[in-house]
Amino acid sequence: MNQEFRDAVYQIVAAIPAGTVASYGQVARQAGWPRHARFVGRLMSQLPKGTVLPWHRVIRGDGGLPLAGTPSGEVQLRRLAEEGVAVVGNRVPKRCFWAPGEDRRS
DNA sequence: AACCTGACTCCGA
DNA sequence: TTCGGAGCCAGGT
Repeated sequence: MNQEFRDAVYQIVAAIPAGTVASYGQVARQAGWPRHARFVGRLMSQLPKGTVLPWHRVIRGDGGLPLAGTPSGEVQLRRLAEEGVAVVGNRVPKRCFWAPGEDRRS
């Protein structure tokens, strides 16, 4: 992968305000790579455990937690709740989604 | 080079 | 609203 993409994703993720979340596709698009949602996911999976990035704010497009059922998922859930994100049944209301001036579907 | 896999997304039933 | 299948891009085997 290009360093630019990695850096871009880092920037985007780091720019997600506390109390809000963003989907992989959202991050990918903001990074300038519209169809690279999976790539973002892969990047997240490759993040060092000591990363400073708020990766817990990055979730699926439908608000579901991809790591639900895993230790990391528990941590993610805990951190989100800690930041004020309402997680219901491993699901986050779309209202909590980060909106950098974009809109999904009509 | 071909095939498989994935922290995804969208469309249709 | 929930479930299932196809589409997508890149990397790994």
